[in-house]
Amino acid sequence: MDDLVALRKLVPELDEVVERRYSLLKIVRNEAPIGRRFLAALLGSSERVTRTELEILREQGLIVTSSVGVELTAQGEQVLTLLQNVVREFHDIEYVERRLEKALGVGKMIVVPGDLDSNPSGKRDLALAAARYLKGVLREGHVLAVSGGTTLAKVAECFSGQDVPKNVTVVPIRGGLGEDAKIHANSIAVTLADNIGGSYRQLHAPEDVLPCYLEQILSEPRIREVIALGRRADILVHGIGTAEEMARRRGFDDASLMELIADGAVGEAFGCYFDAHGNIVRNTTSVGLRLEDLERIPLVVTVGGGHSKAWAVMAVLSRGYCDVCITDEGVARRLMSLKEIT
Amino acid sequence: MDDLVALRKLVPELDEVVERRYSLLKIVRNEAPIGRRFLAALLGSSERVTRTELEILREQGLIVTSSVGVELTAQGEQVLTLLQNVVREFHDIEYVERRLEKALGVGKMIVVPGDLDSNPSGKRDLALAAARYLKGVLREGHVLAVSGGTTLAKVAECFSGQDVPKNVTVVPIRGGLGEDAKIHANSIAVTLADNIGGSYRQLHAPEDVLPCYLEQILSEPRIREVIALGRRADILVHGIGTAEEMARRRGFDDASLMELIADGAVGEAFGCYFDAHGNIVRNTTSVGLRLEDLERIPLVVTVGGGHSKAWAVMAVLSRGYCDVCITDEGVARRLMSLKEIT
DNA sequence: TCCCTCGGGACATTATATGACCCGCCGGGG
DNA sequence: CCCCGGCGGGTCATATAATGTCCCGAGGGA
Repeated sequence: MDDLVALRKLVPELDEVVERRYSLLKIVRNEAPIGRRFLAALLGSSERVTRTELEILREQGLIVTSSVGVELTAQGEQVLTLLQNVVREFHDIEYVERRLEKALGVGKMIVVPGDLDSNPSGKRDLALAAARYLKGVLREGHVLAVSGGTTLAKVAECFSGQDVPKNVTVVPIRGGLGEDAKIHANSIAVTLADNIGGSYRQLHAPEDVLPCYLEQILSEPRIREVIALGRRADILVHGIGTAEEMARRRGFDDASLMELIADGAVGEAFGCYFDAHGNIVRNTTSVGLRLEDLERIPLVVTVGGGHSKAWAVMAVLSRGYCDVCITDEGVARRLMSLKEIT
Repeated sequence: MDDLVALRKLVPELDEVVERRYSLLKIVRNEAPIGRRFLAALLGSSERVTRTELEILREQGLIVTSSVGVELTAQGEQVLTLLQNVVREFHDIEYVERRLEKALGVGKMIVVPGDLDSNPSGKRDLALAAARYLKGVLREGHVLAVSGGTTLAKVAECFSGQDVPKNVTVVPIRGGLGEDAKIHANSIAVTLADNIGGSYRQLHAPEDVLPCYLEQILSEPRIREVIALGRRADILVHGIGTAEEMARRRGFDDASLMELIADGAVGEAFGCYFDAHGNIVRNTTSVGLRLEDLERIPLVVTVGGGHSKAWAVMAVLSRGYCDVCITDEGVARRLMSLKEIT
């Protein structure tokens, strides 16, 4: 039993206060400058009580209010960073991590407080955690393979150039998908490589092609080469999606989507749709790394949060290819209950 | 900046809550079983608010209430122990220690949260701190010299037999004084030796004698021997008194007392009365160690708390004989302001 | 046995937090 | 340019929680 535990025993009402103010600060950090009324709506509490909290935090010098709204001070940023440890302890996250590692057979679970679905500001924390972890394992000359998705885009952003080994090559494992170019694996590779001062490759191909063209595309030397490089990556970091979200992004019509869901698809990764047991229920003919390629990669890191992705995470993890899973509390708690862990 | 600092920034109202409940628990520990009304009086707050606090703490399992009053649970004891670290941090005690070490030229300051004058329950904390420190420095075969006083008596009580080097000899440095035999150096030596499984000597003499008899008493072989042993002690731990309190204990009448005070006497130790600069303004012809004997003792530990003793502590410390000073926050804060430290 | 203090219940009263609505200000867009 | 929407901040009635006050039956010690 340590200091914080004793403190919580002495002041039980501390928990909810910390909860409220912590998420408030987190929202302020990510949405700044933000107005009081809007903030209240995001927090799900009334305007007046939000205001009281803001007054307290302003007196403490954690935030400043101006005519444009509320913003964090430098001290507020610092405090917020430190608070993550506190909240981890309040939520018993270490325990959750250890239990899930055992129950899911994953080498390492990293759980970030919060739930991306209920508070999207947490995406930055998740991304920071991923970036911090990756920085710890990257070595000089490594090949780092990356997937696409909003989460990975944020991870790439969060890499700072400090303390990063040189000569890292970042290689995308998928072609383009949908419209938003910023979340393609290609752009992510660029951003990440820039941020760590490494080099990158590009996979100039659509993500999903008609089967008849697949072979032709794969025979293209520059594409083959990039895919081959991805296969012998030292580290692979990939996102995770719910089946529904990814299907929509791929432009499924309602009928196909319903069929997919009916087949039990809950999660998606690498162009494969998984059911809750980790079985592949649908496969796309895609340009890029395949699931079976993961086996050869020494370190596979899965990143994703938001409780709606819990099934997806479980499906992907149960394939057994994932070495490190970085997720949020929303997912972790749901996994706990799915696995009937107390 | 660490976790607790961030937490306090986030929840500023935490300070007073911790303050209230911490001192409540401390009183409960030392006065248990204690009634709600009495407790309220000691805390200086109303009965009703005390009751609310008690209800919260009982729900947390830190205390139990029965028909005899309030008591700590085992968990409550544990939490209370851990809370001392928290309170130390809340009160910035490390900083105070470092500053006072420099300002007073003392090798080591150990400051315990609280003020013995306003809350006597803290005496146990002070004694525990002293006991813990002494246990850390005692070595096999050491001679440990002890003075008298209520504080030292508590220190002796607080020694547990665990992890204590053997063959320690405890020797009193003063004869008997006043009526209450439990706080004589002699009894303290006995208690302490018993608790650490060592041996003890006794100084069978009054503390204060008429000058004409002094030489005769000092020539008594068994007394000379004990005093000689005290002079070559490895460690000396002694208490500290206000001039007024000690004079009263020695039976001064009002006139003599006023004269003493008029001479600037503020503190007492070893039968000497000091003024605020550490000058000796009065000396008693006493049986036992003299001030000048301290110079030869490698480690002199001074123990005393309660803000009324601040002048006394400063006087004794300014003699330069003290290597380690164990005191409470009441003294420390007053010393800070006397020395104009911010 | 009596009596004193214990914890706990009850309730009017007060302090505090909240809801609701207002204002003047500022900046961006028409 | 001006207008308008969102901004922070003030105000005050009201809801909610904390507190003061008094009481009760129980249990332990003289």
